[in-house]
Amino acid sequence: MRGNNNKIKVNETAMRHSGAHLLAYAVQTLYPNVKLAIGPAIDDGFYYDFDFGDIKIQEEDLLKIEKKMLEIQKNDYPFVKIEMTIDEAKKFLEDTKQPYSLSLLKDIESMGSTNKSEMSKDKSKSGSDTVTFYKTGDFINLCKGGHVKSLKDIGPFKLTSIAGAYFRGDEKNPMLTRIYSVCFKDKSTLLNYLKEREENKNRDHRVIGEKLKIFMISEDVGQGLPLLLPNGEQLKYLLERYMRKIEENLEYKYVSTPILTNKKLYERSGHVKFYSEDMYQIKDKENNIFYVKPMNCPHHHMIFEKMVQSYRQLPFKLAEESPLYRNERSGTLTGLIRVRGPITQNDSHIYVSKDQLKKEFMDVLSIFQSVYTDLGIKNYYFRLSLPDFKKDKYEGDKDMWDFASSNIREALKESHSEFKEEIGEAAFYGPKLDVQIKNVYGKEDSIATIQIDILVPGRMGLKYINKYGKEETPIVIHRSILGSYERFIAFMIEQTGGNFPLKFAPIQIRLISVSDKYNDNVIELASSMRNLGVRVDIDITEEGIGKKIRTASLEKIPAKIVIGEKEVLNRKNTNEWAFTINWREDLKYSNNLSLSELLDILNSEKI
RNA sequence: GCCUAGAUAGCUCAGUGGUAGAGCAUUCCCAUGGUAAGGGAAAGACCAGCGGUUCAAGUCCGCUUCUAGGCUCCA
Repeated sequence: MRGNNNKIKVNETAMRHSGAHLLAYAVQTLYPNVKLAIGPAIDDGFYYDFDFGDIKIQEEDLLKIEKKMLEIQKNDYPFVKIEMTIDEAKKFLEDTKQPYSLSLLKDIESMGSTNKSEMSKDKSKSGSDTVTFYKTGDFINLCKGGHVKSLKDIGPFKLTSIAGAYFRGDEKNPMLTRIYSVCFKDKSTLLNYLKEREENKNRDHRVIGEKLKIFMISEDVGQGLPLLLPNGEQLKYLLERYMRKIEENLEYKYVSTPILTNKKLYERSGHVKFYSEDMYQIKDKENNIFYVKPMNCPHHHMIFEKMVQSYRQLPFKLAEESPLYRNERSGTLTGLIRVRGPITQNDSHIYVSKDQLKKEFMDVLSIFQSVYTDLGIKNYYFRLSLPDFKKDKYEGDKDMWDFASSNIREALKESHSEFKEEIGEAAFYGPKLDVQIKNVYGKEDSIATIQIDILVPGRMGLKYINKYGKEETPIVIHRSILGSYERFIAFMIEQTGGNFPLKFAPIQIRLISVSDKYNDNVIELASSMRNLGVRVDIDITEEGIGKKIRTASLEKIPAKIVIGEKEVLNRKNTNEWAFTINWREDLKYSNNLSLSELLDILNSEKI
């Protein structure tokens, strides 16, 4: 079975990569002076990077290019391999004026590949003497290969967008024009994919966040600085309470530290060196420099220093909910997911001795698993992020790095967690485990993280006395189960489409009066329910009931209760409220309940 | 930050150089009702900001701010 799937995947990759050739062919036909860069297959299609020189390509040009592609495809040219020596290739690319291909050719000549990871894998690998080109009709392109037989084997495609992209992803290189396309085996798959993509827009946390009045962004307040509205703040408060209860049961100690910090602290921790670009700086009247804190760790280290003297106090677990601010590049800011602040992290630092590392790491893993199960979060995976020692970002003792990395790897294996290893993604102070999730558009984000810090505690001179009476430096586990509360709200919105579980719904019940005769009953009932800890609001406007139900449904309120003559009479007779409850479609509770039965349900869902 | 698009009423959007529009929301009036939009009226917009072209600019041009997608995928 599996082998079969792989085969399909390989075929799709070949088909999509061939599609990229077809795109380049069409573009070169329409714009003869275009310079070609690269054109790989991607998850749902392909792209190609071009340098159009002074010509500006716009969205409407895509239709024209697409038309040309279909026209060329009709000729059904085969993909023909042409082998050249490096010198022949050089001459050909110089003659046809293709500087980007020439630059790639140089890498092939010296390292045998253009692929960065392949190049770094084996430094001893020598360059190659020959290269391959592929010819389709009269389009010839430097290419490693991996194509379908001929143009007709390329499935239905649709050019989707134009974007800027640096040559080989490097800001120092020129900005090229990237044309994206989706491409699938058959038309129905393509149409379904496009339809799904369109529907996903309705799950976008920014769309629902606006509709459900969860957050807003004000131009005057500034970019990347979202404001939580009452519903958003309620959600955040509930999540905080939920996590804090779990953590306090596990003996995490909550602390509170200032948002401003003297430069001295970050010099001691090394953050000035690695992060000064990413921190907001403030100068006071006396010319002292302060930073707005982008992370809590150094503050917590100060608390450790004050409070811990002995190994008997380990593991020592500090936790904090504190707003952080980071100086992000403006182009990367998105709704609640990527912001400048506030980033209220569900943050904790666990100080351990070497022999405690694995167990504590596993304990954190099990919190992840239980919390995510409880919150209904699926489709996540663990990424073990390891250092790439060729980059100068990584400092410290290589043995310690290996010790930490192998401890995490063993912990993951022992807890039967599936994970993927990634070189070069580690923090500057140690290896880490990231929890990756895909957003509604299929783009991957880190939702949470566990990081091992083998560097900063030593650099800051943190010490405890071990059982032999000697000084020892603790290892720190930085961990965040929910990431930041604001970002987590965004994930929660996208996962639930705004249908929050009863437990977390900002408003759980809406009471609706049939007419203003019953407004007083509604007000009285609401107030007694609030006293019992139910989050309830009322609709006593002079609208029809149909309208009020519709409004509450659009606001995705879990339960709607209409109060009129029937309810009031029943209460007079039996001395208890009983109602017909209109539950949100995803909630499967009984529709006819007495007040006490309803309260039982709500109590079982209490945080 | 860089590339490509955008920005019109609180919200969603129409308006290709000639008197600023619609629906929803809001306010008021009528209707006092039983489970997804009852009826009517009014009010609401320096068309993101600044500058330019033109007899005339929401519309064309430039800059600024903000928003969206992209800047990892390797011949």
